[in-house]
Amino acid sequence: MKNDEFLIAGIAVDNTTYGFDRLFSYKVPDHLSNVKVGQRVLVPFGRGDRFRQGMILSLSYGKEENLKEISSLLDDKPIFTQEMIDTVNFIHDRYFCTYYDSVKVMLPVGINYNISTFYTAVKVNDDVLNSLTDYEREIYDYLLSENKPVKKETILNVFSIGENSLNKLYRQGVVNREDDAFRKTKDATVKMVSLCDDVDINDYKLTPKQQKVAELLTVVDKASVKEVCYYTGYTQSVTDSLVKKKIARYFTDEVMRIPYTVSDVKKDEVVLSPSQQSAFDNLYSKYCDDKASVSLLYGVTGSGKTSVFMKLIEKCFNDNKGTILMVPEIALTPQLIKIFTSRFGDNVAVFHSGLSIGERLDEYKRVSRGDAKIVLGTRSAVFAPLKNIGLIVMDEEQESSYKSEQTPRYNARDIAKFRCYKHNALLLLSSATPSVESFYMAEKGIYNLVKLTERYGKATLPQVSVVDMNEEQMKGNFSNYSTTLKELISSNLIHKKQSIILLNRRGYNTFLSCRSCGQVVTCPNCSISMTYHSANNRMMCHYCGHSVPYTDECPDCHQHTLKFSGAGTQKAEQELVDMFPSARVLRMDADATMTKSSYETKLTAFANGEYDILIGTQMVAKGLDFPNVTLVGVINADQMLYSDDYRSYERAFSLLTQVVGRSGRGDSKGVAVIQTSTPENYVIGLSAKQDYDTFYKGEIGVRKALLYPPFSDICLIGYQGIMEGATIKCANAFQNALINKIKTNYSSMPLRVLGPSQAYVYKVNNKYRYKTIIKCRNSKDFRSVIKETLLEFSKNKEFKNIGITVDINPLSFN
DNA sequence: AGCACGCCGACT
DNA sequence: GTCGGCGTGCTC
Repeated sequence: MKNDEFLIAGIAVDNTTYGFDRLFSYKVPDHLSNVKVGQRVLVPFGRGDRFRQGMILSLSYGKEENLKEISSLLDDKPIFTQEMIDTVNFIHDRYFCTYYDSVKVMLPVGINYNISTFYTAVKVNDDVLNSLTDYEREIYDYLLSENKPVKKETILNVFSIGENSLNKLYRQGVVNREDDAFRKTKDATVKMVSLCDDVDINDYKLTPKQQKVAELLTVVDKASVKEVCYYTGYTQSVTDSLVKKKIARYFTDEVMRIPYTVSDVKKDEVVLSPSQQSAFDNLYSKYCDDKASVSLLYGVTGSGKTSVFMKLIEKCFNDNKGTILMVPEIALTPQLIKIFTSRFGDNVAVFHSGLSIGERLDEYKRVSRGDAKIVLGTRSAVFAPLKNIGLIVMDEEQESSYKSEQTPRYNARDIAKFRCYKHNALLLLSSATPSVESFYMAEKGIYNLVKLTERYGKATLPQVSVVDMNEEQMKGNFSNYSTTLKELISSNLIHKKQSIILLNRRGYNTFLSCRSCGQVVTCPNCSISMTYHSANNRMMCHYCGHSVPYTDECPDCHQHTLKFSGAGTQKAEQELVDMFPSARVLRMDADATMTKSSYETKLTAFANGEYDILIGTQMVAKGLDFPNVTLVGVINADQMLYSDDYRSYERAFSLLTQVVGRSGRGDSKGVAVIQTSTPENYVIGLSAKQDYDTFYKGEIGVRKALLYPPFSDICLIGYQGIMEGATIKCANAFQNALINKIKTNYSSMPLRVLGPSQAYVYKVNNKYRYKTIIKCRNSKDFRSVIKETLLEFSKNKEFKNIGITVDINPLSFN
């Protein structure tokens, strides 16, 4: 540093838009000269110097003129390590979001600050007061009587006025304005007491009660005031007088909201079968060599992949390194949580959507401090603030829940890869039906492939029959259940065995159509048919949440002739109840008014044998192990096969294989029935045989021929706007601008552009949606062209009301 | 996105 | 004259 230079912080500022976002330079004032990268701060921003929160991402010396200064610190210590800041930058330049969006996605919600504006009355002379309107005078008098800063929202509510009136008062100098930052969730603290340093209690003359307390504090060093009162039976006044005499002092300690009871931690060895052991040995050698690498653990359903990575996690834990274990949906894996907490006690932190915001914050802090070294959670667990990561495991790596559908539209697999690279750690992808992309990488030798080909213990694969529903209909059976499936359910009921019935969500919702005019009831805001929900007797839109009470009056022709069509889970359940009146049926689907915890309760009830039949959508295919289930029925396999994008076969294969694999996990042999009207489709036959290898060979051929991942990346650009014409115009303009840039600057870049075209659901929330699909390489050059075009369009006044989103390798083309 | 500044119409 | 309407441009 030269003499005339000073410390400058590069700060990611909250609430910027992509169009003008950057790292903003602020001068570090002298009294804050020991700030560190990774600390959050409050800075004045914009013309009005209103406060914004931000995070310091870089520090350097310079002599730039006219910089504003950092106002204050929000964290007394950095909350991000340098590696986490590297991850912030990684997300920023890969997913087209602002710097602070990237910071925010890595933090638990509870840790974020809310900036609120407060107003106070200023003492002014009568001339000024008399110039106010009556209404303004009223507001002024109100603030004067409050005699303390009043939150903006409160004033607006009390007087039902707009913000402009307050701004006017402020400009007149009648009221004062200040911004303050508040945490949504407070740290939970407890009042502690301890003796002051260098105090010998014999030097003082104390009352008997004070003596007792002082003795206690000599022994225990420190205790909460509550504890002191509890053990001595005295009140707080005794400690109060000790503090007054400067013998003891009060301070606050943070407490955790989740009380951890370290109950009988299991120390017994994980027992592995010979094939599991050799898989483990292979993975362990990868873990040990100090290079970052990716391994794919591919094991058939029921082969015991969990035990393998459990042992690996144990090794990592014993090396005092951190582990992240990601699962697709935590509400469906209570068993896994139980296994881990019973083995590792409070060294496990669970990032659980069922936790309150405060609890999540506490879990985050336990990890941040190094108190918990094993993190178990869903997608966002990949951002766990571990300081020294040795291993990241992604269970069921092909699951779509690892991809975020909100900005930043990240894929947890890519973040995991990046963090493992930074920590020289092992990334372990685990699956019975790996994504085609991952298996391809393994085949090419870029990932290390480890196979488990046999089921653990006595369990064998279920016997699967495929039933052609066309034939059933020709025989006069128009119900959801084939004769075969009906008979098997009936026999299971007699033998006190459990059954699982899988319905596909798509096309299985109950919609309403008019018998007079033939119209289907659609959402007024979206181009989607409304579905009927019996739980609240309303018709609802799944896209925007719009709902109206059910009536039989057609909104179009006003005849009272609305009628249900389609077969929802509710209808399929009804049929089941009609067929087997004595059966105890449990229905589960994502739309039912179910909370996360009720999934768990219901699944546990099913596991305990309180129900005979579990019927529902995707969720029934995953989660708990039910040893008593010997029959799995798939009502209609077709809808999942023939949806709209290149991944539908992969998803259908994975779902069918998983659900079929649910049958016969215990001692009894299982059976499964797949009902379809296209029995000749090879995906159905292969998932019945659980033949991933043949499926993969077919699928990779298709991907190569049609240039889909892993042979290309897919970039989906979405345009949303209220005015359809402008939206189309914007889509065309954007696409052309992009193509022109690529042609002039990167003429050799391989590229195929499709579109613009209407999105499948072309209107959501009154916004028209169009899209461009680009097959490309997700390279630095490609991303920089996208970024450049996005910035250009954010400055374009003509299209300022059109939203443009970019999603690289999206889940679907919607 | 906000927010402030500035340049024009309708009001006591 | 002046209040406040919205159009315009900037954010370290």
